[in-house]
Amino acid sequence: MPSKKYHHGDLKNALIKAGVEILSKEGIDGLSLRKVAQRAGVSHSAPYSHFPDKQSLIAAISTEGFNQLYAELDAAVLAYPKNPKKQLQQGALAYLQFALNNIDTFKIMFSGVLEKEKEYPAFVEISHKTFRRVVDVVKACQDAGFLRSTSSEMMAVAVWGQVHGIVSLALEGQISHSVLDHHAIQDLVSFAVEQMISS
Amino acid sequence: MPSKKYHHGDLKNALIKAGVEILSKEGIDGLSLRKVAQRAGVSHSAPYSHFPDKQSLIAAISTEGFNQLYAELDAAVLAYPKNPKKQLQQGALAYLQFALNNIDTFKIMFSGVLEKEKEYPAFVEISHKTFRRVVDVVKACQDAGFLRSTSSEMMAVAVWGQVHGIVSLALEGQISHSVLDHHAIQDLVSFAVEQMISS
DNA sequence: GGCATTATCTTGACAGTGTCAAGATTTTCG
DNA sequence: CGAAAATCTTGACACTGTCAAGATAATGCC
Repeated sequence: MPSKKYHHGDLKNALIKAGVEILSKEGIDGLSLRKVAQRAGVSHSAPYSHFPDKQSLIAAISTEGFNQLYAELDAAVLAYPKNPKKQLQQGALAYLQFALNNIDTFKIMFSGVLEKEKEYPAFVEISHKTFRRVVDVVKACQDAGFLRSTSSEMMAVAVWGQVHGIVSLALEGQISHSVLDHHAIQDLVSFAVEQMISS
Repeated sequence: MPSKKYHHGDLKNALIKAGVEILSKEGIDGLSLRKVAQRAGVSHSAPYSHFPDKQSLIAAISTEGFNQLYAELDAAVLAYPKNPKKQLQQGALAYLQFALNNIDTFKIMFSGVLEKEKEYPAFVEISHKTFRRVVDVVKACQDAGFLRSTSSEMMAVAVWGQVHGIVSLALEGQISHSVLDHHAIQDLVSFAVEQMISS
């Protein structure tokens, strides 16, 4: 039960929410503990009652983001219960859409939360859960003959990497104008996925 | 001619070098303008004679990194002048190797240098040059029948995205242990590339 | 219900940061 | 040689993450 009723009510979640808001309004560079605290209406070091350091708050924001990503991914897949090919296609587009709708949250999710510390088990868990969801879809595609029947896990890494790579490059502005003038990012992602399933 | 002989000699490049060293020894979080200045043996705001702000130094470091990446990529491709398939395979592995050998430089290269400012034309140039190199290899593969003959540029985005995605996920620790226990990262990249060329 | 314990929050401080202004020093060049 | 420009230093400012000490409120035990 993480909600009580002392001074603030539910400061921990309020801080996460404030962090997400700052992230979407001012970007990663605008995210400071003190601003988060101010936006939540508490003093500058109140967050230390709930997070040992800034990295820990970032981990919590990232975990929240991953939960949302998983939910949207799952919804996209569940929309086509008997069509693995569509699951893969729409899952990839959902991944892209989440990134576009939550640019800086997406970036911070993949900005070194996992790197050193095993301190964030909730993050590790949702990350693994997401990967396993990809494996499931890949397996369904393999059973249906849309993907080669080699190691599902390797194939899942390839699929996730393919989508993640294009999305990341796009967010970084690395996709050349000579390409973007002719194709929307959605087209690039869809093309790459199509490339994978038409073996 | 960027080298003169006033106070320091060639401070601009010395700062870039100092930045790369700090990056490889202390990581991204350890990179501060003041530490870079100190390591170069100048006062804390000497860098402002050569870079308008920190982001500009990061852009210079990133540009340097991209130049090196291009060189290694090009060398890997040139090693197999008449074998497009090998060019693609070895190019992908060279990309991975560069990332592993220069982890934080690689990360900073793809950490928002291009995002807003068109202030860094040298960075944009080497970035585009690299992409065009990928397009060339893709074209050669298409001519040789190893890749589908649709838009070379879209295909190049797919190829780059595929390799970049797996490498990025690996650097972030996002590749599940259940996969890494059985396969080296090199295997994952090679598998994904193999997947693309065996149409 | 009262009270000690604990959780939560505030205040104040510290070192480190990016950045700017003013000035000193050196190089360059007419 | 001397003026102008480039380069570097010193000092300052606001902002940051973090910690220590204390205030305040909620919890649970008697």
